[in-house]
Amino acid sequence: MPAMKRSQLLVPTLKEAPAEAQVVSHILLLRAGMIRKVAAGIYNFLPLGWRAVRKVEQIIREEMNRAGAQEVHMPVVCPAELWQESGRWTKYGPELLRLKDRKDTDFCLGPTHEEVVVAMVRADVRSYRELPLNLYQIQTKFRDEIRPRFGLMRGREFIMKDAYSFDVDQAAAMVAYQKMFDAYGAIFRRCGLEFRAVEADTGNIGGSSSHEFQVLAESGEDLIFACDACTYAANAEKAAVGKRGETTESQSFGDQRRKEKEVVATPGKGKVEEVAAFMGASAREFVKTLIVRVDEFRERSAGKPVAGPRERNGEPDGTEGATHTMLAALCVRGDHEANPVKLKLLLGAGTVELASDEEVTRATHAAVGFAGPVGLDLPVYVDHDAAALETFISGANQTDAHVKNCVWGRDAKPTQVADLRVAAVGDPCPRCADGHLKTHRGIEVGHVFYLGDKYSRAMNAVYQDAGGNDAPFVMGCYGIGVTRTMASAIEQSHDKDGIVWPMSIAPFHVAILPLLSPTGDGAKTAAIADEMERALEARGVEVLVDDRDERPGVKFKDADLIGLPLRVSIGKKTLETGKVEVKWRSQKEAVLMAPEEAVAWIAAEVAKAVEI
RNA sequence: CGGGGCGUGGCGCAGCCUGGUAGCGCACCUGCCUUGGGCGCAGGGGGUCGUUGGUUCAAAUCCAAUCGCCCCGACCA
Repeated sequence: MPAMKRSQLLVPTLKEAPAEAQVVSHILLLRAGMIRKVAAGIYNFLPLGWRAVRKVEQIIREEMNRAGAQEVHMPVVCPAELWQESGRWTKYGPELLRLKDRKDTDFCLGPTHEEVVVAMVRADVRSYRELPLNLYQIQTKFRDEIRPRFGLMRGREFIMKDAYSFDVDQAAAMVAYQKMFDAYGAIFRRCGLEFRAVEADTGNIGGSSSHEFQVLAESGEDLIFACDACTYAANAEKAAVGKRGETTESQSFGDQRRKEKEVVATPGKGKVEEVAAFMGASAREFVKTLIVRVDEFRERSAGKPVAGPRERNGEPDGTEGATHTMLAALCVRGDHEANPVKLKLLLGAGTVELASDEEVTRATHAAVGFAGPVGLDLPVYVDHDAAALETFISGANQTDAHVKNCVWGRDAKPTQVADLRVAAVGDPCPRCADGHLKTHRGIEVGHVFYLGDKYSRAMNAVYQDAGGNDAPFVMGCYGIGVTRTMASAIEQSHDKDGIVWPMSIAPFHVAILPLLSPTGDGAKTAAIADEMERALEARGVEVLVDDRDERPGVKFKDADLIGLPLRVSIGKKTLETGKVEVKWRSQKEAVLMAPEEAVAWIAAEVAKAVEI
């Protein structure tokens, strides 16, 4: 797109933010005239906003193509038939917007396209010779979110890049996965974003088969843990805790470990802090016990992927066999927080949740708050740090009583010791020797996921292998929230005056502000602006000239709001010396240059920033 | 879906409690003025007060229903 005159472009900037907007990206997109709301979670993209979207899309396209993926386009409106085949027509919740055509046939608006792509490949791919295959599209998705919010961050209608890989076996699929993983890194780097690839909850498929790409931003909805020494990063649910060198936790107890356990009356004190204060002990001398209900518990079938988190979307889970429910105790040290998800993964269960008060009372024969591993008739799963205590205090399984001087092995037997707590800042890294975990807030902009044969099996999508046998495709799926990526760039890069776009996805590269009104001396500034516009455009730089008859203050404020990376001001000051003023949006100071010099410099800077 | 809040010119808000002919700032239009950080002066246009029903001589205001939007919780790119 050629250079543009601001007077001809629809950029309705706002001095004040509409009350509906809460987060920075939403406020600034609205104020900068880039988007407007049409309905809850549904937006118009105005010219400036749309240009930024197209920039992100183009980067994605280039990197996907470079990684060997092929662009296709699938329908927004998808037949229920396919969804019935995969089983998701009934399993997917109200998030799936369903509709009927005039003949009363069921359709849905595609929230994702596994079904459609599997049907497409199933229809025309027969042989292992045609694999591997990776198909992607950049397309509008619709998910009828319970609560759309934060503008583009969580809309109902949004633009997404989704890719699907088809391979002959898991090893080949992992190659595809790695290619996508690398491509995603390249994409977000090119978008100028600070991000982390974090391990996500994958069920029991394996450590490397699901990663979220999180843009680091204070306002992020997700909490992630990352090592300060190596590249390890994981979301809060998944973050593993490394082994500690030695245990010094209960040194203060000295020879008390020989003492017999002793029941202490703790009337009405059910919380660890309360009991600790009451007994004059510290929370870290306690073992906190949660009674949990483990549903869909099943013995793991060897080597077979068990249902991952995607099952929550009603995806086929690829497993069969009976499941059952049981109660169990989950023990962590008093100052730690239990992580039921880790127990879920450890046991390969469908869900692990807190037991009801009645269940707790039935299992412990005591009021809620007095559970403990001593004398408890349930499987006891103990976190490493809790198990490392030489002696500990815990609930006595009697109302209003705790028991102290407990020793593992003597007084209570762990069924299994494992990493079962939520990571905390400063915990040792599970991956490297000297790293420690730090927390960050993140915005999930991408997700790569190994799917296996869940869909191909459910929908009977098979190829013929070298031996002439049918086998289901082994798949992976890879998503990027395009519009969310754009919003996250703003969350990550803005100041009190407005957006600070990374060069690569900015709607234009440079703003030229002729500051004098078009009459009188203004004719000169306008002429210089036009001349620079032509010269820059010839060098592939995208220029927006603010040719409006406005006061300088208005142009400056608007330019800051819109946030183009470079700004050229031409006014009385600069006219006297025959120079123009060039300034980075991200910096305070400006530099004076002759117009031709400025053109060359800008063209070089833009080229440098865009071509990575 | 549960809890909280809000619907008054394009945007931000006041008025509502205590009914009595709808107001402010910004934006917009015209003229003059001004021209390096949302300038000044003067004039002007625009709102069936979310919708429906009720109470009343009279409803933005009181009552009921309904729709929409925002915030907090369980889901996701």
